[in-house]
Amino acid sequence: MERTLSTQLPKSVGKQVLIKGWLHNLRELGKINFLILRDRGGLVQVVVEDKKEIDKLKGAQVGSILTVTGEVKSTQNTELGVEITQPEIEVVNKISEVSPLVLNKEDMELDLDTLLDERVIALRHPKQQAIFRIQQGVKEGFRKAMKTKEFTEISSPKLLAEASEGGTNFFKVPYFDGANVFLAQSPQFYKQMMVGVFERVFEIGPVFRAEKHNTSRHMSEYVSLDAEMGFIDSWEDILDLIEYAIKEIIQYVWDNYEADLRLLGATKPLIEAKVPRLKITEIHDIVFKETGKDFRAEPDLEPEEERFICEYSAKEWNSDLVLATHFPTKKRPFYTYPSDENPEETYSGDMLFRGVEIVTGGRRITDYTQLVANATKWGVDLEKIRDYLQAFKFGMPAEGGFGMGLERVTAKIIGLHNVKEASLFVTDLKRAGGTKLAKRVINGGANIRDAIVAMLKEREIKFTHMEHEETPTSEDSARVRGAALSEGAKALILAGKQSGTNVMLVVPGDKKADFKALEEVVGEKLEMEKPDKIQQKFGLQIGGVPPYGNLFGLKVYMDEAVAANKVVSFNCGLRTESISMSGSDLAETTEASVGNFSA
RNA sequence: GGGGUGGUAGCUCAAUUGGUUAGAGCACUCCCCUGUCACGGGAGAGGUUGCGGGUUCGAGCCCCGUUCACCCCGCCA
Repeated sequence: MERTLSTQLPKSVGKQVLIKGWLHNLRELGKINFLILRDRGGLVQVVVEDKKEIDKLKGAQVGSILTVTGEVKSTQNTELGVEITQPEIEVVNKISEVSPLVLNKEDMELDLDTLLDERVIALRHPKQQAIFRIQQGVKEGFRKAMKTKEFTEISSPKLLAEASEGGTNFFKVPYFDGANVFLAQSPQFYKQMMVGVFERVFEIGPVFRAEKHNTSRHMSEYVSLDAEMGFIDSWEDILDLIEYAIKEIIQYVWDNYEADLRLLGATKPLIEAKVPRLKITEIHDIVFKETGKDFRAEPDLEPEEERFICEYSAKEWNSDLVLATHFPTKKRPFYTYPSDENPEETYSGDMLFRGVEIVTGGRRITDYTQLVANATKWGVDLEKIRDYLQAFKFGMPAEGGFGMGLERVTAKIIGLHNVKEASLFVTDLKRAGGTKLAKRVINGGANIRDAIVAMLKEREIKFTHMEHEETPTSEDSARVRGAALSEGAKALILAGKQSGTNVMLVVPGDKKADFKALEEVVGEKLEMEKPDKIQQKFGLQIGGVPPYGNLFGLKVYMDEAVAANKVVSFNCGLRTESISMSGSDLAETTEASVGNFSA
């Protein structure tokens, strides 16, 4: 018999059917029992009266895979309007282990951390599924809106040779030896370039942001709904487009995902024919007038103001949407079009929805000369954005566009408290691809020494380990080891001046570190990390720092002279103990990038 | 990076002023139950109170350290 999906059962009343799915719940009343089976369409009730059949389910926990054949009977008792009777049950995959989460109650009531730790299981709960069907609807609605306006869908690259716009930080991909490759933090440049090809383009794709924010509305990876449009008459065409897109999305979701919205208790957003549009300065004024809180000196909106103006708008203008416009020039990237009336302001707008920014957009500078001048003023290396500039050099119409955060829109439509609930598998400061990041940072000199010795033994690498008097400097070490200064390996912990990221540089004892050479590789200015920070972060004292930064989370760069040495010696975490081994083994086991880093 | 709150059973939470055997609901096991739908009733199992120190006759509770989480801020979509 062919499988029938739960949703198709109302069409098969009176017939024998075969259904397949997961055991979702079992309510045993004695002589009559109700088995709830879950398939991709939803839940089906199976009425089990035969004791032989119910006994087959002994020891089968929620999640067991079942096939059931039986007769479809119409009933008032289920939402579906039908149920299966006279069943014959087969347990295809019996699951004996009890689910860590309770999936068959109305709500799970979990801590966010538990929800994300047990994500794979949690997603089986009907309400969790509903979130992601609605999210599908957001994407469908966006795509439909863009198609209606004759936009072409593109897929821009996510591994980029250079940073696409300043501001936010990029994830660097170390794979490409020496070359700077980053994960895309936005399709910005690509969608603009494609305006020179298709006039109107949009994209639904992931973006990556290496920002150290830890809030309920940020993630390191999220899905961006992007659009860019050429031949605009005015920058307000962009605001109109943003408004059109979000309204279409909301309408589409409410037209097609009503059951899911109802399950989650989502309330339809208040939407007026025209979304209120307010300049940043006007919002500051309203906030000041209404609350007495004075943010008028602030160039940007405070999250508190975003929340307030949305509440105010809902009350006063019956709109959950507010467009905040005219962000200050200095807060926006170099390609943002400055206002003709006031060059301190830009033709840009953010869509605020229920207290959170969900869209940023605006008009772009399209005049080649002006764009080059602005990029220069912002300190952007023109060579690195050559392709981008070519698109303007050879003809770009007046254009603009926007980016919208998928998870934020989903969360706000439903009323979720945290965007992470609207992401299948979260990547943020604490997890990657949903998996919690284990902090395997080894702390303290003795622990680090133990880790080094254990690792060398495990890999059967030849080394000698000696104890000696305390040697805070390379000279002291060379003297007690009775070896040349050049044999010593100095391990320095450096910090990026912008990012604060620590890296390790290993140079010979008789040479000086060449910061400039390393700065070129890592792409930012470096300084020596402060001794108290080193103590605090790694539990190490200056002079005791071993070259094994990889064991405590640091990328290691090694001067070629160290790697070439037949024998290198270093203090292995403590000032009173040294290890000697070959330079090539050291380079290999520290997973170091070797180069000319000494002078 | 800064501020706040918290960590007790698989999950969500109690536990009076520091007091003797750390409780409840859900989940789990067994028994009863013919229309449940968050089924109901009965019985049971389940704990190194995040970790390490300290104060005390006595610590889930007080102190110090540490770690993890959540919320808010900075930044942003």
